[in-house]
Formats: sequence, structure tokens, C-alpha cells
Amino acid sequence: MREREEPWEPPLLMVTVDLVILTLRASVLQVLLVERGIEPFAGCQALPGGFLSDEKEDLHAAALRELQEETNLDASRLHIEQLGTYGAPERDPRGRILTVAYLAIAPGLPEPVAGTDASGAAWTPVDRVLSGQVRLAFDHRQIFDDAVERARTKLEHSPLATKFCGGEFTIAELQGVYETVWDVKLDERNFYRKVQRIPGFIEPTGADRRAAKGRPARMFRAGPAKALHPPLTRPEGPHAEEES
Amino acid sequence: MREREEPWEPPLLMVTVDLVILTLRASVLQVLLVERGIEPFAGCQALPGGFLSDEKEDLHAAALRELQEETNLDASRLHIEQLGTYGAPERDPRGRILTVAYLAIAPGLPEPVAGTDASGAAWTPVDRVLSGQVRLAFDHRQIFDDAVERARTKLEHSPLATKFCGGEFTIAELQGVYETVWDVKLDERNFYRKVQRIPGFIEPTGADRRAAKGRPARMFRAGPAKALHPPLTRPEGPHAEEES
DNA sequence: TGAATAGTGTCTATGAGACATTATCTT
DNA sequence: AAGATAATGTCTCATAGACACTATTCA
Repeated sequence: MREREEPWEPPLLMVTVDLVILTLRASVLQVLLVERGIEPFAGCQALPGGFLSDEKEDLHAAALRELQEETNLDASRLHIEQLGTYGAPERDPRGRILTVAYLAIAPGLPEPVAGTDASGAAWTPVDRVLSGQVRLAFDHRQIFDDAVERARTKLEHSPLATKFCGGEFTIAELQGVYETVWDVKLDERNFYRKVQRIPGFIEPTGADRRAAKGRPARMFRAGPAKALHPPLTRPEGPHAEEES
Repeated sequence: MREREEPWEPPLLMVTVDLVILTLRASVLQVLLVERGIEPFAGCQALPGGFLSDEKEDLHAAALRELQEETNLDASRLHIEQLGTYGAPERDPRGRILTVAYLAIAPGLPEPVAGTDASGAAWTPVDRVLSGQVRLAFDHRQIFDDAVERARTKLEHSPLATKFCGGEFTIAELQGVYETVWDVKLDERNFYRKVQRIPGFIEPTGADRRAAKGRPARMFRAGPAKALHPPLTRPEGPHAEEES
């Protein structure tokens, strides 16, 4: 082992921060991708990100900054968490570049982002990437897969789903999040009771929402809970088992 | 956002790989710590680790290499996974240094490591660190806390516990792992049935182990499952709720 | 009124936890 | 036989899932 105490000059590396930003638009799970303008992988789709810039900037702050530049949303409605760091030697043809990947969840953003710094950014349905119809640069496919798997798992144990909704939402909308991300169909009635029984998950605002048809639905907001006890378990099925 | 395509020289950073190596010795959960010889934090305890050395070395491989240098165990019995990357600007007084932290689980190692490269390394009971009796250098306390929490959580959903045991173990031993890491008491009889019902978790070797007293116990080995369905849930209690 | 959506009630099978009981070893 | 540990059985209660039903809106 190379002791860090040795009088030896450690190698210097370049580090990027890349983002997997997921949102729900028109009941479709989408990810923000940018088209690369130059080599390597020119013309290819890639995750938004950039080099870790300021020597005094915290890693998490850097991710948040990039996220805001892409989506210009207030941080309070956003969820962001570190996904992992990717450091395979050949992941970038330009040389050894580490990337710290972040997963972000945003409520349905109005229109494809434009006019911001990140021109060329566009929402892309997640299944188009998962199915291979859209190819990603570098090892971004790997990062993307990990991100989707992380999101799916965290929906079970954390109140993450509320981050896909706005500040207020109906239970049916919340169920829609679960159904879309998990790609399953859930029973509305059992979901309704189950979700409300989890302490601190959601709390009623008192308001109703009336749609074009049907009985008005009660509105809820996210509660204080940081974890779901008991968890909302994903219905089992012919699932490939994954774990790190 | 700083596009990576710009003709602009990105900053270079130093990156270390640090390890939280957990093991079970005499039914006590222990972590491997080294005593720092020089400033900063001379004389303080720290997690073992070192600078990311070879430009062509994979991140994961680097962690594995450091781990083997510390414990000289064959990789097959070891578990290692990335924990996260820590990049607060002031985490190292020498300058901006990122660290990629790894969590490793090893079966009970015979004696305190010695004679290896890592002189000064010693097993330390985890509760001595958690309780603050042992102070750690840098932000290693944070990393350590995250590692313990990760291990506790993963015991529920993954066959991680078997990595604390050798190749073969009894169900009582496996239960001991859960009880020690979770710091709870479990019912032997319910545990016995529950564990065996989880498909692919453990499988009988056919052999028995006879102790000084009592009926011989059947031996098991880890099964092929990568995840536990259903999970082994930690008994609830006055738990502080944690989540990222 | 009917169509549509929201919300409630009920039944049943399964699983978790509490704990009694039986089995098999050593001394 | 005694003592100890392993393995099995039984009971009860809570919960998950299936699904019938009631409630409230708009057209």
C-alpha cells in the first residue's frame, strides 16, 4: 500500500460530476440527455454534467449547481443523492477521468428545457434507453441503469415518490408514480389505504381537487418521514435479481 | 455549466481510496484502523487507505488491492462494495482531496494484522468508535458511520451476513452475525425457519458440526441468491430514522 | 340519471412472532 | 441421567391482496 504519509507525489486526476435527472412527463418516466457536440462520442447522447470546477466547491454543491443550471428549479422541490463513482481506466478515451454520478428526481417539468446553458438537452423516455434504442456515450449506460435501479428500490423504502409530484398531489397521482417507475399495475383501493397507514409519509392538506369528471380527490403533501415503515413492497414477478 | 467540450483546462485533483473493513472477532464487530504517523492528525486513528496510484488501475481493483494488502485474504471470501465519495472542500487540511470510500466485510480474522505493510493497523470494536471513545482523523467518522449504517441495512436485503462467516457455518453462527451487527436479540427458532425459507440464501453442506456440548448442528454455505426475498427485517424499536 | 372517479368495508390466505416440545449429542 | 444445544410444531394476531360496495362529482 502506498501510505499517504510518504514523501511521494500522488497522481492528479480529472473528475467530472454527471447527473441522471429523472422526471415524469405525461405519465412517462423521462431522463434528461444532452447531445455531444464534439469528440469523443460526437453526436451521441450523454448524461449532463461537467468537470468539478472550483477547488472550494463541495461535491454535493457542485451536483446541485449543475442540476439547477439544467432545470432551473428551486432546490426545495428537488431530490438529489450521490449514486456512485465510476473509475474504469478506459471509460473515457481522453484519459483517466473519474466521474461522480448523482441521481436527481424532479417534478414534471413543463417543457423541454431550452434557452439555458445546456442547449441540446432534451427529455427522453427511460425505456428508449433501457431498450437500447438510444445509445449513450462513455459508460453512461451503466450509470443510467444503476440510477434507474436505485430509483426503483428507493421507492420502496423512502418517500422519494413524492419528489416526482409537485408540492400537492392526490393519492391517485402518487400511485401513478409507483406504477410508472415500477412498470406495474397496482390496486387503487389497497394502495389508498396502505399509503395512508405509513406514518409520516403523506399528510392531507385539507383541499380537494376537482377534475372534469368524478368525485373530487383529497390533496396531500409529503410528510416528515425520511423512511417508509412499513415499506411499500414491489409486487413480485419474474424479476432478474440485482444487487451490488 | 462548464461544458466538458470547452477548450478549457479542467482542474486536477488528488483522489484517495479509503476502506472500512468490518469483521467479527469473538462475537464483537470490529473495524480495522491505522494510527497516523505524521501530520495532519498525527497519532490519530484513521481508516486504512491510500492514494489512487496507477493511472490504469480500476477504482474497484484499487480498493481490492488495498484490502488484500491489509488483510491478505483471498478475494473469494471477501465482500467489497463502494460506499460513496466524500468531497467536502475542507475535509483534508492539505488541500482538495477526494476520497472514494469502500465497505469491506471479512470473516473473522485470526489475530491483529502485523508484519504486513500496514504496520500499526489494529482491530477496534465498532462501538468504541460509535460512542466516541475513539476519534478518527479527517471526516473518517462520517464515513465510518455511513459504513455501519450501510452494513446494517444490507443485512436485511442481501446475503451479506454470510460474508462474516467462513465458507461453512451453522445457523446459530449466522444468527450471531445478525444479533451482533444489529445489536438485538432474535428468537432462535423463528430465525431458524425464516432463514431457510428464503430461496437461495443458504444451502446445507450435508456435514454436521459437533461442539463440546449439545446436539450437533448442520452446516450451511452461502447460496446463489444475490438478494433476500422476503427480506430479513430488523425488529423495530426506538430507532432514529435515517436515510440519504 | 349515468358515467366516472374517490373512498370504505370485508373476506381470506399467508407470514411473523411467541413459545412448547421433541431430538441428539457429551459427560 | 443430566445438561446443553439443535430442530420442529403450534398458536395467535396482524397484514397483504382480492374485490364488493358506497360516496360525490359532472354532464
